[in-house]
Amino acid sequence: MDERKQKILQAIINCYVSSGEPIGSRTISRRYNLGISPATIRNEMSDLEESGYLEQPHTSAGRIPSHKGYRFYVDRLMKIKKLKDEEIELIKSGYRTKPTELEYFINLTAKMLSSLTNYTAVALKPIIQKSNFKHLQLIPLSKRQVLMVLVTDAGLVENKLVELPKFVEEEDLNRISQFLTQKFRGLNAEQIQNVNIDNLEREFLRYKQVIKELVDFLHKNIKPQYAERVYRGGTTNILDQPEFRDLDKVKALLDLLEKDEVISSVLMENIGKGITVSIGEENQYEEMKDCSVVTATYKIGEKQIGTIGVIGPTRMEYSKVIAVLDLTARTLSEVLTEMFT
Amino acid sequence: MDERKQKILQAIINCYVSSGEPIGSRTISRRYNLGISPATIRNEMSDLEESGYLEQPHTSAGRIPSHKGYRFYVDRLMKIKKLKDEEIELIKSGYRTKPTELEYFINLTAKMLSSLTNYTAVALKPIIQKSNFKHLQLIPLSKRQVLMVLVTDAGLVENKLVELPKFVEEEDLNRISQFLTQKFRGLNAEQIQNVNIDNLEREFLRYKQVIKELVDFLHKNIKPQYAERVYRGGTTNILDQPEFRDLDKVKALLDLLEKDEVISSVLMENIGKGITVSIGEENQYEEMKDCSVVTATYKIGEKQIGTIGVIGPTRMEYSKVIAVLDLTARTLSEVLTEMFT
DNA sequence: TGTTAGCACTCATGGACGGAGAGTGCTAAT
DNA sequence: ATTAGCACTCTCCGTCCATGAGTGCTAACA
Repeated sequence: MDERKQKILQAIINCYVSSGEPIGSRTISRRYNLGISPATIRNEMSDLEESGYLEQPHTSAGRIPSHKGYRFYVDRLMKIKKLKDEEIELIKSGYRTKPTELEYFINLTAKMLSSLTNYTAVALKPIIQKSNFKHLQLIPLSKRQVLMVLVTDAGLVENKLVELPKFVEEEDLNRISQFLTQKFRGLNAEQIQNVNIDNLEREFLRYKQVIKELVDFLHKNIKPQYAERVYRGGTTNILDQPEFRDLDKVKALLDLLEKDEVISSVLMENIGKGITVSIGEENQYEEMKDCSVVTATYKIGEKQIGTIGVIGPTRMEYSKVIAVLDLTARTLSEVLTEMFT
Repeated sequence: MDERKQKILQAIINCYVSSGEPIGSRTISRRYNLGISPATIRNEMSDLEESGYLEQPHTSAGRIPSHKGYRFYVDRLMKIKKLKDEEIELIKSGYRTKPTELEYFINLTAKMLSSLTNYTAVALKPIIQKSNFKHLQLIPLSKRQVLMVLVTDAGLVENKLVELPKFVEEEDLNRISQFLTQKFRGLNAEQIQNVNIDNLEREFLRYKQVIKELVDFLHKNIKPQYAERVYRGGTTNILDQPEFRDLDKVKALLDLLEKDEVISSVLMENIGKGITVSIGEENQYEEMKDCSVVTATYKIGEKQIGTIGVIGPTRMEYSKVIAVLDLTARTLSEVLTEMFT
């Protein structure tokens, strides 16, 4: 593709992204000073359509970018947008409060992303499987029910209800908690699978059954699983997009986005990959074939531990979204790292 | 209002709830065997409109119930629907799994309610302020950051990050945890405010600062506050309602429902009141003036500790929604009570 | 006096029609 | 290779009209 075609493609994408209407040759020649007439542009556009970068909704309409066109744009043409000072300040200042809960920041991130981009934003909380075991505490609830509180070095907390095979005194629960904490400290999800507790010290022998149950429980419940808590922002922003005027289409999409497993799997897929962009049909879900998803990974220390993302129409302001996501992920990483190390 | 008028009002509401179209006199006379002609019904309908129970969208259309009409129906005419065996079984069987987290059940409740009613459902997790302090555990995260895990007798867990005025050894954190657990055990949110720790035993004297900080923190953070975690189901069901065909209207509503504070306050308002019904303008939010909200409270033991609800158009199947909510709240109460006592 | 049949009137709905406008592709001239 | 000119296409939008559901009123009826 020669340079002139690229310029025209870029012009069309720029116009289309902001207007949402098919773009005609005259519009381009008027709005961009390319030094060529509408007729020439028409010929070039015809070529671009031929090679699949543009599409025509109907004969006498202008052209719109195809998925292939967007892909080319994202990979080759796009310059990452410089954010405005206000926008940068908005992100930074959002993270300046000292929260009492990790979730607060993740939730905040989703809200900020959506309000900065006007698209739907999603965020995953740090993934427990990617961090190391730090502390375990058993707390009695009823006769045989205990609450198992797990803490990892990234400050993640997980609460699980466990039913014990027999009643255990609170004092002994504490001792067992300390014992298990020692046993598991510093291990990651994989290493936990290999812990066994065959030779117990004397004092724990009478709780062999209970401890076995607890270790089994840990083995079962710390496996990688796609059901992380999902936080959302601006779910309804999609309703502002003219291409989603169709109620049935929008309903199908919103239904999909409501499912935690779906968001979770879309984001998990891209963890640790830096910034990713999936355009239209590249997404695995049929209902999202008119959407693009941009994701970024955040870290605690050196661990890539969570993912955030923006979901919008394929006609998305890619350069801005990428800039916002990049800065947000970096800032979030800094803040969390500061907090937990 | 005489009996015949009531019968006609009931008939109109029945028809309108299922069709969503204004109801004419002929429809009523055809579909219900009231032994009177359309003309008579017309006169009665005219009276009902006069007294504010019915409305007419335009001159040559049928009538639809007004908010006052629905209110009369809910208070006086409605018979609570008997649920089908399958529906009862569905609710019961949903709660038969043993979850490892309390949240699982609350989330499940929202999903079940929405799929049984085809409206939007919301659920609040048990409110920490309504239950009694049971256990406190401090877990070190970084030099001065500690994680405070709070557990109440209803099995609720809350995790808070606290910054300590100075570094404390893990062993001492444990001792402080035990100390505070003893101090606060059994107290409710209000009583916690009155705890003071002026005369410390000798061994804790050197942590006076730290303990003071922690107690202060508890005082500040266990206050009643409207920011409970909200769980949702079927958010998009509202899009199936013909009266919400209007994108702007639906967007305003969905935006409102996306806000946790809003749902939280709507539900908290009705905690402990059994089944409540708010119709149209009775709701405090402008955007919800075409919606009705039905809520129910669930308990753990004897404590009314959380609320669930269904949000739909004013043209709602009140009798079914109330039946479903009632059974769901009762079943959820049983299950949670069983679990935590 | 309450009920009903008959009838003229009202109003939303939806399809047909047609002009305006935007954009294209082709051809011929530059 | 580029461009001006032009005929052609197709959507969009407003207007018009027929249809039909439903009403209110009047007069007759039990």
